[in-house]
Amino acid sequence: MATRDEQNRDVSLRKFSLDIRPLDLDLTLGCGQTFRWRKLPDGSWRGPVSDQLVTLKPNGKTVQALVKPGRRDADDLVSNYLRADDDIDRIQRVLGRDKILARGMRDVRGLRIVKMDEWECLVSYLLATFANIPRISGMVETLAGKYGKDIADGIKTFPRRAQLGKASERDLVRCGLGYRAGYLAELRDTVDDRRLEDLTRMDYRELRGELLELPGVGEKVADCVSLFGFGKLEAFPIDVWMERALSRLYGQKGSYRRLREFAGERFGQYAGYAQEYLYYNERLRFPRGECCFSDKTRR
DNA sequence: GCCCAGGAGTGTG
DNA sequence: CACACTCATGGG
Repeated sequence: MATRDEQNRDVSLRKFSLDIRPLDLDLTLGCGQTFRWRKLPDGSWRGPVSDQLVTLKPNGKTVQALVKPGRRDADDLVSNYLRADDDIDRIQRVLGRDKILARGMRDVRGLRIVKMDEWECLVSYLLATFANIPRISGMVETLAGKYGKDIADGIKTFPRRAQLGKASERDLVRCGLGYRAGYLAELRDTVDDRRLEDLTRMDYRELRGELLELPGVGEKVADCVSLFGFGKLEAFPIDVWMERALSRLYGQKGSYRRLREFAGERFGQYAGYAQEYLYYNERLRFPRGECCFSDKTRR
């Protein structure tokens, strides 16, 4: 029987150091922006990046990465995923002009926005509607388990559009997707790879408009996909937690449009980072309820 | 059992 | 524009 840290002992794995600073794996991979990473008992994190299973382990001020050998660009793959080029000092300097934000920001300098695969991000946040994070995680894993390709140690890739093509809507309902199954089936039949490719060349404003045309994609999902899938740092997704944070800290209430315009003016080009800081802080205030970030190892 | 969730779609005032 | 209602379900 394979133990779950078997990969860590496998001498055939390639090991390299990632010098991305600041970087806090617990904050970045456990804060709810991405759904497939798991924290292992030894404190490292394991998850799939594209078709590559990656294990990341804090090592002093850097991070040690373990991957299967053979893929020479794994370093770039992971660096891109963790947005190594984001200048956190600059981002926090700009956002820190907001004194309300500045207060809690310093404690989470290692929280980085991730750059997910566009398709995986789009589907994940389509499923995320009206569900909590553990459940989103469960739906994504069920989909991967049924329709993804095996990578290693029972971990599967996130299924591409063509792989989901084998599933009927009824099959998708059986994955526990509920009413989301219909949206996913429709999305799968609407968005092909060329369309996704086109979207990568658009600016945020145009991209957002195009995403809103997709079935099951409203303003919140469009902003999450813009931010975490297409790397548009000016996007500012607003869910129930963000409504609470904006109300509590800034006295701002109202429609999505109104709140988004407030955030755009207040936080500008790095609104996405501001959103993650506020989101993290707001959820931290309510430790009861769903799993809380880093210290829970599921499954 | 009860409550809530990284909402969207549709209809109405 | 703004609301109100419905949608289906698992995890806390």
